[in-house]
Amino acid sequence: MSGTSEGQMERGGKPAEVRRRSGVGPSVDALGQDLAHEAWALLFEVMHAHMRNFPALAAEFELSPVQAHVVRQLGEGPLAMSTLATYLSCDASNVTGLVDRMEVRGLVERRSSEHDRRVKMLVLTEAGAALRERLLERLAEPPAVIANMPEGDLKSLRDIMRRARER
Amino acid sequence: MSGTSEGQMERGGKPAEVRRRSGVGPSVDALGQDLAHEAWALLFEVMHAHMRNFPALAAEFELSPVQAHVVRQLGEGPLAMSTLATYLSCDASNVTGLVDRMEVRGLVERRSSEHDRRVKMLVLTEAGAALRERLLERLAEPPAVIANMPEGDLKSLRDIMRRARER
DNA sequence: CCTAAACAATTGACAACATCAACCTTTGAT
DNA sequence: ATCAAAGGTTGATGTTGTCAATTGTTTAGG
Repeated sequence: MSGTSEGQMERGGKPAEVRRRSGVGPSVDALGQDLAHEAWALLFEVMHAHMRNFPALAAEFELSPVQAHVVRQLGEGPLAMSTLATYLSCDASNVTGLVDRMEVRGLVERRSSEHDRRVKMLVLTEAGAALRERLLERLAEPPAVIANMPEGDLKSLRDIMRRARER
Repeated sequence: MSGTSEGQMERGGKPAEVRRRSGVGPSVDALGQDLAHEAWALLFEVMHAHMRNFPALAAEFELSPVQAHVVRQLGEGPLAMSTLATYLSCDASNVTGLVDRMEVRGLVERRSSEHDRRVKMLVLTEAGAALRERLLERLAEPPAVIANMPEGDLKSLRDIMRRARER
């Protein structure tokens, strides 16, 4: 959509995290970037297969990928359609049809908000909640790459990711 | 923004079920499983957050997500349509239209195989290869979660993933 | 109070993506 | 030579996505 040339400005410039050691050869910035690049490339490579497997996983529950995502998100409680659209980063008009189909299948329910009658809140039906339970269980199963990791690696990985999410 | 009051409840509470181990009981197996589950859950979350904006990333190059994936896969050399279908885990008939559109845009070329005239090999055009170059560069940019990691975490992550890949 | 702007959801038109079934050509085996 | 199997295309159909326009409901201003 927007220009084809400015894509990397924001991302690349952001880590103003200047880890400034005393001048040792090449800028530590560049070194840190290389490190991040390599770690990211590896992570991407290792996880790629499993991410692409998601459609098939959703299909185990006769859900499309997006529907699975909705079921997953909808567990906490009622969500407005527009909020869901934001979560899915898609147009609101898209959510209408999406929810239509899921409603037909008895997974979710539209419920008018009392405070604001423009808003329709989405809730999982009982069947939807049951499905969600099974889905989450299935999603929680770590793939072989993870399951086969030595305990030390698992601990480190967990801690690293915990820290990362709090940032 | 969202009319409701919830949305952030779950994020902190997810690993709650994992926590119950304090004393003697659980075998190392069970502990390892819980650990793997938690590490996987965290990793899954991070990767999914990244996958969510893959469409937007592809759009920076005026590519659909699938097209971006094709451009990426097609770098190594000529690929038969059926092979591509396998890579994409989709039906062969789907690839026809996909490639049609990309061919119209001058990104790829169908080339008949000499050994087997049923087969059509796909190659990137020069423009396609150039686009791929830029795309790969963009894909290599680590997302904020990675870019903001302290150097120690990055090193550990890199090493863990290196080991994982070799398994 | 009344009107205008803003917002939530829907509708309709349209494109990409996905599947299935049917088809044509080519290949390879019998 | 025949026939089954494989590679690719076509056609029908459904889901997902966008955008533009519409309906109904707040909310703000005059």
